[in-house]
Amino acid sequence: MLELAILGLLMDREQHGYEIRTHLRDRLGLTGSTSFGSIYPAITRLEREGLIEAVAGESRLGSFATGSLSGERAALRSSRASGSVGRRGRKSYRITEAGRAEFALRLADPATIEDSRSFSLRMALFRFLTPTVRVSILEHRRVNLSIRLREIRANASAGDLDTYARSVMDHAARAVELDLAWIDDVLAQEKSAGTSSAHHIAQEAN
Amino acid sequence: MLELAILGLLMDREQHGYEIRTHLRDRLGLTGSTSFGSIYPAITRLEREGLIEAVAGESRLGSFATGSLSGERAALRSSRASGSVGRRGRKSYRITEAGRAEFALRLADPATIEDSRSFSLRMALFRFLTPTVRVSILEHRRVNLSIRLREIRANASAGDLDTYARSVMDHAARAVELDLAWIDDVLAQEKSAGTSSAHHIAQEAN
DNA sequence: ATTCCGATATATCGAAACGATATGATGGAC
DNA sequence: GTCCATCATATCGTTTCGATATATCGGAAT
Repeated sequence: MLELAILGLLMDREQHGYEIRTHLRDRLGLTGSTSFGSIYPAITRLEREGLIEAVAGESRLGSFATGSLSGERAALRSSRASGSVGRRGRKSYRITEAGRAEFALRLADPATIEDSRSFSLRMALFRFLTPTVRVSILEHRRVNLSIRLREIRANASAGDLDTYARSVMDHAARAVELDLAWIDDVLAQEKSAGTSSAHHIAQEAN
Repeated sequence: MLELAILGLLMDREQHGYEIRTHLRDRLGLTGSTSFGSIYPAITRLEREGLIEAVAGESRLGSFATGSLSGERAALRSSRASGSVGRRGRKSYRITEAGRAEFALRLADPATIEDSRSFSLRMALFRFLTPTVRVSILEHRRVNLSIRLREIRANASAGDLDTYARSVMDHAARAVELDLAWIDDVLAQEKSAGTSSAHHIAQEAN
């Protein structure tokens, strides 16, 4: 799941580990900022599989081998105003062609969209999917949530729970209801866009 | 975290692994049913630490019903050694005195109530805590959620996100708002109960 | 009646993710 | 001029996940 997220992030631009961490939280909505103990191993795996590659250059801390960095240093110093991070031992990574192919494959794979995290991730990457696949994922998720909601409600009412445990279950139900409302909202937008525009239909025909 | 949940479940009655799994979901609100690959190792750890103990008891499974616990283990050992998996019976677990003490310690420990899962778990086990600790946990959580909400809103508005990514962030914000409303609700109940009843105050005075 | 299936039940294994910790650079505050 | 927060990478032991294997039980379909 993390690998998919990282690939998705690198689809836009090359990034380094630290940057990926914040983007995971701020752009893909992965709650509670994923730890470096997950990120760096995931990057290593992806690199080993040839799905991403390290971008050569600007290594001052991480590698003690290079000597040719004076030009880079000056360039980075002057470009600080654009919001780019300073010249540290950063290693940036870029997605490869194989990585792009693999990303498309994994993103559309309906295997594990059960849990809330991986669904949210896919939703954040929806622009890389065709309208049909989007709708299919949304409807699949909708069914899952409906079932889950019924289960929670059954247990919350029938159970011999104390006040607090019941409160937790009630809140869980409300959270699922919020998710359902969200899905329905996106689904409605998706369908209105699909019928009102020939562009999407053309996109679908490839 | 799982260990705390299991201890909490066993505070009420002795249970076996499969039962724990469903209770985790239906009584403690742990979403997406925790896998056996987590539960059984956790049980083993707790048993090794002397916090829980296996109860020699009735096995539902067929001809095995009369076997003692040690007999069960011997049977399992020998059949495993001979290359096939032996009969399995139900093994119930009971919390020990040491387990009860450890449970109280871990439950009140404010170390990691950052994430949503462990907070929900603690809330479901609130009846084992004093009103003061309850309020303290709620307020701590409230602060965390407020900060998180501000971060999400900042990123959702300032970001160069596409429609879908923004939708994810907006939904994340609404989810946090729902959490906050929940906390406030419980907090209000907690406080009104604390002022209107001498019973709770007396409980606190030990 | 028998067969087949879904739920109950325990267990293990490799892989993935977490959480803590170490280390050092950089930039700004005081 | 030192001190601290943030930026940045890395590793380590532990926990959790996900898939898979095995076997029993009760009920429904054939």
